[in-house]
Amino acid sequence: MATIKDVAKKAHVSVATVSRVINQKGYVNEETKQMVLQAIEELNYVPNELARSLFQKKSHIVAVMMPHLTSYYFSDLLEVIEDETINANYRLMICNSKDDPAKESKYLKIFDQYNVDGIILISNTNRIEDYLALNIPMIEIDHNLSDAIPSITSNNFMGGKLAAEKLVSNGCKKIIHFRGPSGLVTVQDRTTGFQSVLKENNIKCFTYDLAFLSPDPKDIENKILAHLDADGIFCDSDVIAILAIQALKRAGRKIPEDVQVIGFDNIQLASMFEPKITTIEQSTSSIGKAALKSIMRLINGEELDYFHQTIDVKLIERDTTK
Amino acid sequence: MATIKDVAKKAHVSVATVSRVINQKGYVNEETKQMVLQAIEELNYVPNELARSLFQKKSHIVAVMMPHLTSYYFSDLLEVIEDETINANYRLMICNSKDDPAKESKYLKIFDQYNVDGIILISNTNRIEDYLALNIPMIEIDHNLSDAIPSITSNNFMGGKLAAEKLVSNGCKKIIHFRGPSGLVTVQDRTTGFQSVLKENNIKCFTYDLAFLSPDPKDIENKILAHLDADGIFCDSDVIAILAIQALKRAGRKIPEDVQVIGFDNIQLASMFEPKITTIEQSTSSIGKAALKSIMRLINGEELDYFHQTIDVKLIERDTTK
DNA sequence: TGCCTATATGTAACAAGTTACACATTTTTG
DNA sequence: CAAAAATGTGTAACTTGTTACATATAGGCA
Repeated sequence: MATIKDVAKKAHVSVATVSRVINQKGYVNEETKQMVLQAIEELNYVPNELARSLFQKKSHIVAVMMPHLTSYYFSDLLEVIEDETINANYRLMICNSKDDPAKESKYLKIFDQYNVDGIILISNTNRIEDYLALNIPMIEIDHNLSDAIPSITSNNFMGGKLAAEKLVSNGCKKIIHFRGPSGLVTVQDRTTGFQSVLKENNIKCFTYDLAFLSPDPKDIENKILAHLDADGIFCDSDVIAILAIQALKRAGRKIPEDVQVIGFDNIQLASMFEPKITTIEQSTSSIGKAALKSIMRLINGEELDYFHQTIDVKLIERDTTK
Repeated sequence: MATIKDVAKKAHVSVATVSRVINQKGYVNEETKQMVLQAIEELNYVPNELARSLFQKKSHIVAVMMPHLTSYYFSDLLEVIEDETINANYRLMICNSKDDPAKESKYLKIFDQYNVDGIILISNTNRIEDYLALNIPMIEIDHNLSDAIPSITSNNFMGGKLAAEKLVSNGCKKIIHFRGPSGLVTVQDRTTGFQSVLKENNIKCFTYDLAFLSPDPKDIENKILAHLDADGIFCDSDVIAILAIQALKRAGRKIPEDVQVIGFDNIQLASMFEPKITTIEQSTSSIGKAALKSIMRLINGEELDYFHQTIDVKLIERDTTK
């Protein structure tokens, strides 16, 4: 593989001049520049990023830490983050913690070793000090583990509120809320927003916690059978909504006549499934773009517009509500 | 951040000795070793991987090129690949081509710049020479773009055959095959396997091509209405199967009494959906593990057991077949 | 005893870039 | 027209680690 020396020799100049041409820095005569560019072309030269990074103490690598990759919400988000990262001329190192602290700390070491320039953190770790100790620009998505780390989240409070308002205005009197793990701020915020409206209207609600990754269908079915007269169900994910709808059908409940269902996320399947699911849309695209914009500002030492940024959600009305 | 020099100074030895301790190479006195280890501990020293990589011309990075990240099959696969990569003590750089040649060649340059050690390629590019020119160990998954690149694929022929045998032995006489894009070898192999059994049994089959990423529900519905008397449907993905089943329900066809459906992939949803979908399971876990094993052998200059490796598939019987 | 080998450690070159600084030439300015 | 500023280019130090080679000592063996 050709190095900068080979290019220098071929163009009859010094490596410094080649470097100046590549980085468009300092003075270079137009003719010299053309000769260098031609040598680069002929040798098929690509500057070695490792050497560059070593000197500059910048790797041009952004790392994203995710709890898993196989749910729609996360893979959608990952796709946006990857795209925005490459557009910003950075590379993406992907880290799947699988909620395993050992794997997560293995990655923390790697961040150090590679001079990772920025970290996008989606994690519920209880070792947030380890992250802070790295002293690497960082932003969180969907969490708020430290006041020292800027964050981006959907407006989950608003999501819960929108769902409740819809169910209430459609006449629901007895409601079930299948929510995610109550340890997550996102889930807490949704619950608060949802409850705020229900309380105002004096409506009874049964709340149950479920895992996001693989919610237990049997569990959902049992809860539904336990409250067969419920007329409104709010689910913290579209996958949960799909499971709930199927349990309701088996129990002979008509949707949306007998019972109305609202999901969360607006995954592709929500509109493919029959009946098409009314849901609260989280804009993974906006979240991902905001994340990259913020991390790039931090990397470049600029100020952020918002320390804790909130992305609006939207109620998408389909066939599971009246 | 501490460097090897800081450690050397603190332990009153030379950098060479520190390096020997870190890499467990060459002779080091036990006492000296302990002093060095203590200095490392106290300084919280982590060797800079960029400097290391630069010298060794090895980055310890594996890149995976995928056409997209948001379908279950790919995100499952990615999760396995990520896990196996980190277990092999490598890091994963993720590359989402989005079937965009421009983005793909941007990544090719990056592979060069970072001295990427190995590439796991899932792509239908028509510029395979560009990959070969990189001279980086490579393996393909689900494709066979060059005889020079070892590959790993599910036994798609077997998958098609198993599906056909099931439908035929269950008495189907008029069959629809909703397959993926016919340009993919995986799709071709499935079709060949499927047809081989149908021909033997003299059974009529209508074959339609669909996109994998977002198959058009309207299109599927129209084809189903055009052959309302079909009694067997083979779908090249579970998502297609879900769409087909819903169209069939709307058309008043009973499953599996009137018509039987077989999907492909065995995504999580296939067993959550109602009716639970009979499907051909691809083991993303086996594929991912085989991919990492192969690429590691190539990186280490070892021989492969199989140049083109085939992973068995399995028929999972559920409620959409008799 | 003398030579060979194993053990132990340091010096300096090297990987492939970037850039401070020196120096030369040309252009601008007062 | 002299001084200052702008332009153009090269040398060498620097980023952080690895390792070939030099050197030194101790123990084993003929």
